[in-house]
Amino acid sequence: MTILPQLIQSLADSLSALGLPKRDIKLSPPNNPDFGDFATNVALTLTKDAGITPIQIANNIKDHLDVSETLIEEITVTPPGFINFKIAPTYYYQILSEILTNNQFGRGLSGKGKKANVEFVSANPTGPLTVGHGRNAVLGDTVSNILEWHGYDVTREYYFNDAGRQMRILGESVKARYFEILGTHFEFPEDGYQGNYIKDIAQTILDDKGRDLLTGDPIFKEQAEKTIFVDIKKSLNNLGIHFDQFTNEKTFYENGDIDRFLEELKAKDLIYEKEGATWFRATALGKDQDRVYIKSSSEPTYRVPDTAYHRNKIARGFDLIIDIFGSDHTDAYPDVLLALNALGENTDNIRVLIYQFVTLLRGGEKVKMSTRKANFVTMDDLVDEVGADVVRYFFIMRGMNTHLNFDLDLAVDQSEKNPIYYLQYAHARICNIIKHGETMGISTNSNYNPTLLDNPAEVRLLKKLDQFPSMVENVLQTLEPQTISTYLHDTAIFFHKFYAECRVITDDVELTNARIALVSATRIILANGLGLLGISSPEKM
RNA sequence: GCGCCCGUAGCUCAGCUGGAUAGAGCGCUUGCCUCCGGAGCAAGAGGUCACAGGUUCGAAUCCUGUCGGGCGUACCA
Repeated sequence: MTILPQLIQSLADSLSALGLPKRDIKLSPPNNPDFGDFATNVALTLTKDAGITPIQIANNIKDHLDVSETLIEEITVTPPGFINFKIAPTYYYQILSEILTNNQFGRGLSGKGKKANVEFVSANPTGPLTVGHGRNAVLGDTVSNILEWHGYDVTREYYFNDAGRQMRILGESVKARYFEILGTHFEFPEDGYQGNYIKDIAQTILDDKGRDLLTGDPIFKEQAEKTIFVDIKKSLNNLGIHFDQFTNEKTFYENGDIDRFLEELKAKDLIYEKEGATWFRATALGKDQDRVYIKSSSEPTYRVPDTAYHRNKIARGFDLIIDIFGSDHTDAYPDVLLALNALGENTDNIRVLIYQFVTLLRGGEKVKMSTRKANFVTMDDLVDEVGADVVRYFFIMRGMNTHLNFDLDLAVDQSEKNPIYYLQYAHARICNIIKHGETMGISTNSNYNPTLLDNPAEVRLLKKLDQFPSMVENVLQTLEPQTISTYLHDTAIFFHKFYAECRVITDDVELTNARIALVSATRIILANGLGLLGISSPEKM
């Protein structure tokens, strides 16, 4: 049982006993551990209403606190009015035992019985997965892991469109290369795809289908899409990412969903014709400008299928719908939500995660990536060079709002010093200790005396392990996975320092048993945390 | 012009639902393996948290403005 909720409840009770107004009580470990294990500022927030000094309020609250004396060792009030709690070691010993008996320690239940949908990557099959897609892919998969950890049944979904203009140009590009190989004059599309993979696809078609294909043959586009999708899936697989569902935009034209919702909007007078195009009357719903739904060329804009698609996701009964978009979508998705609301759909369960683009640098120079101009670095090349764990950690260790710079040369040069190894090394070290212990005839068991763990380095590590459940619960709310990597890094620091200071396996059997228990628990936390990030926990490196 | 995001150590970035002395990695200086893995540990140098106001008992964190950068602002997706 975690102590935090108990303490918060006690504080709330004390507040109401004193007739003080309710407050959202925040309890967090102070920077300076001398103050205690947890501190709260409630008294400071009440100073205005109460009319007495925060110190007095704090003391009043403290006097009315009803807490277990076996778990709380000491409560102090310090200026300007913090209430500090020192938790008894007994509590931490209890946590240690919980971790060892439940290797899913900290697993949440808030998503139990609920379904979530996470849509990410969703790159149209016009070329290989590039480093530019990396942040999206890793973010989406990690968020999915976090939801699953809390009990959600997650559908990882990839949405694509194989009918648009870009796909047509792709087909034209392949066709041009096919005839080029044959020596027939055929003009390469002005804005065609220039990558070598186009030539490879053309060659494959030539090998399979011979030299007699006509210019109108659909094989060019079809083969290109097929080949590229296989390639993309393979690249994702290299990162440990698997999708449960691929949804084609075409579906919503074919099943009538799009016609249906357009009719509904028309019935609400939210659709009108102007200058040969069909418009969505967004201004009637508070927006600055109306939006084109169907171009004068009679092609719908992306908003139309996107709206049908999201309505479809809502209809599929998900309790939580998450979209992972790049910052170029910032202005686009509100229109979709707006239309959904106009259709009477509840969009409260939709969360849109916007990440900022990564600036790629090579030798200090900016690299502008374009799939069309074949000016890109593929995900596969990067993974081959530095490994999937390094790639995943790089993309997840920073907040999604960060405009981060990624120097390709440095990434390769410094991959051996990547901070991920610090975490994995801690895990490997522990495995080695345990293995070493086994050869000495020592095994992890429940017969250990936790009170022997009184070295400051041991206590500090134990306290860090205790924070895992609240940390991971917080991440479920914020959906900011970098918090996990920060936490794991801290945990690894405390472990490595402990390791340097305390020898685990010694002649002292009692102490050895206790320390084996501590490192075993640390290993479980590290492995679970790394698992959430989709990163391996090697037993040796 | 307008909207969203960012500006923290030489570099890459944590910290941001306000709290007590602003952190990490890399790079730099210097120590530490007879002993569970040195991919580690210990010590040091390095800061106007872009700038200016404001709110507050308290601001890197919230508000306003300025400067600088990214992305949008399409009958592209």
